[in-house]
Amino acid sequence: MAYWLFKTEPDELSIDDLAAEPNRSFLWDGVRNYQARNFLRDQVQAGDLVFIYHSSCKPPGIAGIATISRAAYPDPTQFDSSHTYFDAKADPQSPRWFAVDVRYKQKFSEILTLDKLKKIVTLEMMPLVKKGNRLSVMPVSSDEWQCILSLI
DNA sequence: GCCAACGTTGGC
DNA sequence: GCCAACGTTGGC
Repeated sequence: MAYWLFKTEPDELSIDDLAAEPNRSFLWDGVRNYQARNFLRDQVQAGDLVFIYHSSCKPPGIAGIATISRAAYPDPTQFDSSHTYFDAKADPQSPRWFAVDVRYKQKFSEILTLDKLKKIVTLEMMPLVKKGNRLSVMPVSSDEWQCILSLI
């Protein structure tokens, strides 16, 4: 069982959206970065736990936890020409982009802000806290996971 | 809205 | 294969 952090814009999909339907599996689509794609496709497994990070909002930070309810499968939006995430170069025989399913687990009583996370020495190796980092799917070590839980 | 960081594209 | 131009991310 591994730990992850996924970024999402809460306007698109937030921890509250997940919490509103706690038994539903939500499609985690739209990952269009190869490094993030490789993590999703090759390493994320059903049962893994994920910090849900809200980005492009005020304040940015970790909002809660979800569980991976289905491992990687081809992201259907890449083949949908009416969709924002459509990719004309994606081939159904050899999909380029992958999605997973997630299910609600926990909402934090308050957002664990990026500002706060940046001040924690144990977390300084996380891509999340590094300037200019744009990785939207990243692994979290067991130490980092425990450290973040202790901050709630 | 600005802009730094950085990933992708495409001409050569 | 290089690299300039361009587009996107995401904090501020």
